[in-house]
Amino acid sequence: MVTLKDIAAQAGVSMMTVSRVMNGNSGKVSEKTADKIRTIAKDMGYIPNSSARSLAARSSRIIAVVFRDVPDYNPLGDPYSSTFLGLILKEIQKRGYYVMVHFAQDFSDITFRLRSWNAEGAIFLGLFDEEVQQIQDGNQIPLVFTDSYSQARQIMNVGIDDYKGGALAAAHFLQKGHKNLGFAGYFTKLGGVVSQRCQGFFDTLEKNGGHMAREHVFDLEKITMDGIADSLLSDSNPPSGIFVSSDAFALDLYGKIFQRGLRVPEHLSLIGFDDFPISSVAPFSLTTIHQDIEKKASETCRILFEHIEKPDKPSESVTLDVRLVERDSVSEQK
Amino acid sequence: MVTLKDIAAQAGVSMMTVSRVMNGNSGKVSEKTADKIRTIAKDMGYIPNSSARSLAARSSRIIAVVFRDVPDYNPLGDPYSSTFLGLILKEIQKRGYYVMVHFAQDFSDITFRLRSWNAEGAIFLGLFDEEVQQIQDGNQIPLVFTDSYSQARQIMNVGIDDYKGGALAAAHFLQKGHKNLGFAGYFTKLGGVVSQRCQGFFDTLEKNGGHMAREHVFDLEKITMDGIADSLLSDSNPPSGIFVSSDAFALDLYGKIFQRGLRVPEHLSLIGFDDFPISSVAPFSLTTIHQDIEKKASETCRILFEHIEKPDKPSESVTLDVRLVERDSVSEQK
DNA sequence: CTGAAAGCGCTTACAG
DNA sequence: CTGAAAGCGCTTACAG
Repeated sequence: MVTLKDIAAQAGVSMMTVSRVMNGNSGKVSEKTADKIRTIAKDMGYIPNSSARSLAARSSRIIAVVFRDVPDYNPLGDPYSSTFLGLILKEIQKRGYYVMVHFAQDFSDITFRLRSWNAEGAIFLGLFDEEVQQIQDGNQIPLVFTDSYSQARQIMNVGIDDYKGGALAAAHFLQKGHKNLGFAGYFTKLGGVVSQRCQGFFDTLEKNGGHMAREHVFDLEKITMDGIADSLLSDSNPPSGIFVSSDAFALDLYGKIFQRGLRVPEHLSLIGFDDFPISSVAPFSLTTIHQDIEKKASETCRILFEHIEKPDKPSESVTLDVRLVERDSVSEQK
Repeated sequence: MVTLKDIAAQAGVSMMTVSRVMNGNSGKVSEKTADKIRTIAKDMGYIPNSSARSLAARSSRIIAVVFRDVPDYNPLGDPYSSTFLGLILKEIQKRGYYVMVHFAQDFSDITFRLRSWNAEGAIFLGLFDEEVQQIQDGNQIPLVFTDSYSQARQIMNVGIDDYKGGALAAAHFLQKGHKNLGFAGYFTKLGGVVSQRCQGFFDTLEKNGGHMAREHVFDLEKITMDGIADSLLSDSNPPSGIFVSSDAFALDLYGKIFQRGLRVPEHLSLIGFDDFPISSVAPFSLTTIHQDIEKKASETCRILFEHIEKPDKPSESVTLDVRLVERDSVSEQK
């Protein structure tokens, strides 16, 4: 293993001079010496030891990306999460930082992982709402959450206007003549993204002459997709349209009702959420709420790195807009 | 920040004793002292410094997961890669190791990333075939490749029987009475997984009375899915069935021909590859070649860690079996 | 523009 | 069962 010391010996200078050149502070080193050192380093195949650097400089260049670890669940099986991870990974690397990915259980697990590696910043995906305050108090590095509705002071969050997404879906259904609607989603917690989407949907319906019966709000934590499809079939007054909390779930529901002989949008209209590539593939052609995942990723990284560079910057959150993309999964009702 | 030294001072022992207890070598420390130290460490909120540990012990507990970095392409946008990453991440964490994810350009980039962090092992996803030998020569740690067809000596690889997958697809088409077939896939390189699948398909057809015209082997690097769908429409002797190199592509093709008024399997039969959840969702119900991604992930980790524990173990590769899952995307021809 | 000294927080290797 | 010494490869902070 080639070290600074080896190069220094070869070049006939001190370790410090080599260190300066390797770190690009060559303004303080004569160009001639710097060139010589760079050549030697290259010839010898020098690779800096990040652990040593991290220990001495207290700067690791590591960004932690933290997912909520749920037993028997693959956080990266969800296309939204994995696409987002890929986008931020690229961005973080581009800035010369390294990414450690953690599936973390709880506050103390998170803190251990961040501190043990001296992470310079962290991005959180998934539900950490209850622990946000604790996580922030225990870790004095820039922390950016995504899609959180935590009320913690000073939280930095990048999210979208979930409530508006629901409202747009409702408005679209109403405009197409639908009055009796339903909602399906995985209500991981009250006040999270799913309940925001549902609330925006519900409020807009109520205000504009539509309605959604209590029994048509399906919580996927309590009922399976098959269960929903079955209940729709035996319903004496079934909704003519359902707003589903993600494209993935909407596609799943699409399949379940298809199997039972019902067609979209002839028998049931559907609106999804996310606007993932698969949702536009025929025969689905799903009308959905579009969110800009690339913008979300770039904003997340922007905020993170701005705060790494200027730790005193006041905390910042951003809420991205959403829009409805009309395709063919909502029928025209008379 | 609490260090070993702080705890040692509190406990009235030396750093070494604390170090031993913290590393679980308490067999060599009296149980009484060990207990006392553990209590103090917990009270003070001690978190070991991984950089210092890595530097002193030359053991980082870091596993590098390396993807091929392609401009304007999100390696995690592909459901296969992201699911696999999630699976190995879980497994690696379970073993007490940490994961750094790298999007790497080439040999020197890879070597830099592995060595700089003193990774104890690495898993490669994506195409590194040409550089496998170089990567292995330059990095004396256990390296496990996936889906590689590199001929490098001593390579450790976990893959599936791609050739057989193609053969199974061909046999199924033939059994259903199809004679004139086609293939679509992204031929990233000659001799890679896609050409193996194609070759197995082709060979089996030829030997059993089927055939595949040269112009019905579609390389997605040269033609778009829309292009394929168009060419099928204007074809005077179109294939009655197409074997597609992945479910994702098969679904895409399904959509394109659907838009043009053709139906699966009435007008065109389709067989995919992977058996991803979405492919079983109605109305797709795609007949496909199943591969066991969970087994692939667990075998990859098993081999990696066995070689981390016993560096002298001879290199090992595994090839997993595949099977055809019949659903509804292949018609019965008379 | 350059360098000698001290130290980051831990472990190895030895001694008792 | 326990500890003092040296060192991992780098940077900080100072001196010149």
